[in-house]
Amino acid sequence: MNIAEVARAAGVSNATVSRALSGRGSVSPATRERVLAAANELGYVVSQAASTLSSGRTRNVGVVLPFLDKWFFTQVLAGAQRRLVDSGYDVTLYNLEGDGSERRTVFDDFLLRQRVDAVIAVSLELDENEVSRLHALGKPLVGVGGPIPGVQTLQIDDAVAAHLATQHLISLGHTSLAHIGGDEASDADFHMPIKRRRGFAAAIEEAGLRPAGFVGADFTLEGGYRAAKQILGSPERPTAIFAASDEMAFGAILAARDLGLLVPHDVSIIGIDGHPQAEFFGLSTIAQYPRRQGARAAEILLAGLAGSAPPPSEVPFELITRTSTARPRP
Amino acid sequence: MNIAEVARAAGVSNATVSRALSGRGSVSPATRERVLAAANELGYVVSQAASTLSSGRTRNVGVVLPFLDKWFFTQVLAGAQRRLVDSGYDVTLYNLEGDGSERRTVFDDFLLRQRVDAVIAVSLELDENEVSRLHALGKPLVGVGGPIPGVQTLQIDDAVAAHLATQHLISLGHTSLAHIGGDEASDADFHMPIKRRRGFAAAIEEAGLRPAGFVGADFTLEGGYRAAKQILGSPERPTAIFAASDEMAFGAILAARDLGLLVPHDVSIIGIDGHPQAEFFGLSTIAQYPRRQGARAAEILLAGLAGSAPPPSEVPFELITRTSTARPRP
DNA sequence: TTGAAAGCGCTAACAG
DNA sequence: CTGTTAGCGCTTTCAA
Repeated sequence: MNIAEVARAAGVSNATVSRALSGRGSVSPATRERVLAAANELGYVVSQAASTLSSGRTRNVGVVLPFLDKWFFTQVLAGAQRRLVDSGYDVTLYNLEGDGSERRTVFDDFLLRQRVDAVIAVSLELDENEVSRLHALGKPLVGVGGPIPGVQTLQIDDAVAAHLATQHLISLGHTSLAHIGGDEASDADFHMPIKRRRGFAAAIEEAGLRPAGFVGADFTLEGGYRAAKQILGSPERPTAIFAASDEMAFGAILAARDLGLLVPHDVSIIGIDGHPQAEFFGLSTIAQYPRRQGARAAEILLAGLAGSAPPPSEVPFELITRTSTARPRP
Repeated sequence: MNIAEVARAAGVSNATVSRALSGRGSVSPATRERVLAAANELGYVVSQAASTLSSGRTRNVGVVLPFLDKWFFTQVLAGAQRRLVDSGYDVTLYNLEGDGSERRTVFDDFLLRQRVDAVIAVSLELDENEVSRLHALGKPLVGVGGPIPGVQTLQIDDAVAAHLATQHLISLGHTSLAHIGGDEASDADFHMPIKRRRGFAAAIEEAGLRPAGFVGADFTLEGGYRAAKQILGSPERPTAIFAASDEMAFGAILAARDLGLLVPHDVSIIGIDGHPQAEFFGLSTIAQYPRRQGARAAEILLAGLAGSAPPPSEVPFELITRTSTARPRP
């Protein structure tokens, strides 16, 4: 089943079928109708390979991400995929987790095979070589959640978000605030934990306070739990904890409970993310919307591919207060 | 940069370059060496589109799944992707979540564009039309975690796994066991909850016991929490709960705590999955290994594409006992 | 083992 | 608006 058969059935040329089906070039309504009917009748679907070879367009977007087992990443992926599939694009997944060899393969081989029209890079911290590889593709490229030199990136302002979270605690009257942030490993891989730490520090300082503690963790529930145990077990127990992610904040809530502390009366806890389980835990948080970020990234690419102006790209986040934060006990 | 330039640089024909680079057909070691050097030198990478058009092979596998925000699915995806990328295959993601229109598009359009050499279908319950569409592709197809009529599927035996979990509780001496399984919605979408419920019922019956309760939930933490609250709040409180998933079991553990019950002394709790957080919660569970399931599915496809015999496809699972299960209080 | 050459199926100038 | 035609870049017979 190829374009020629459809052409024959519709009594037109291959070119006209191509035009009618792709929407590129003009075809009279009547002819279009006939072509569509014939294609439908025959169950014809265009061969991507042939189309790509001839046009240079793949109708395929690559999404590169560092892990698949974190809520944020899968949300971005889902949001992007949804938007792209709606516009007729495939999504090819490049998961960088694992040893470095995977990374090399992706950058040295896969991305170069002219398999994609554009790339979405999620939370990637790339070395110079990788960045230049990406640029060398000469394809639209947008980042989500991690800055890539010279590439438009969608991400919340981590420092501001952290500042907002901390501010919320301070405005409730807390003066003894601790922070659970990234550990050495996550600091090395991502800028985000460092920025959030800075936002925390800035808010503390502006309020004329001094931080009551910092413990690094690995952005998991268990890591947050351990960190909180450490923080809350100290003699000078702080009355509030700002965790750099919701998952760690969940851990902190569980730790507080295990220590016999009441949240929020003995200790207020806030996170960042807007994780679906935050509601269950009653966690106040700075919600970001990774799904929308992914969708937005897709829209920017789509606009780029269509040659139209990119949509605005502010990345919203907002404070959501629940029952995990309150005034400190007098 | 195309094959001809490499051919010229290496002083051979296009055909020889193709053979040397693809490994198909014989090339003398010396020539191969020269071709590889030239290709490397020039930074040549084959054009997928041209290769596909000419050979009919896409080096691309489609993975179709119902959600992206469940641990099980992303693990399968990651495992499959990893294995495939190692063999030079791309993975194109088809996420069916959302309204039915997405589904239609995927089955009516995307999968038919000859974009994939094979398909992995994860936890899909397909209607007849979808199944026939898939079969009509004439491509290797393997399912993971959900049976598709006429398709080789990798999945644990849910009834046996549930039986094992229940048996574990019974062998500890529990005689009053409740089950948290799927609610109407999940029962409608998947067979799995029903099979696990049957395994539970069978084990109970074999032991000459009567089930002490069943509550349906939605396979989330919160759902498990609510269900457990209901179960544990009843006057005839059971001493053990078998939850159909680890996430729901986590919820049950939290519910027990909130009710002032000690796990495992007042109530033993077991799940199914082997979720990474199970260790943190001390949850006994039937661990399955979705990542391996994904990898194994990829291997089966790869074998199919290579025309070799498929690897064995038992799907292992095992009881992992932690601190959430113990003998009932005397 | 190697080369020549015929496609694979579609798109996009170009001409009409 | 529509048809003709020349590729797109690679793989694969077929011959040598």
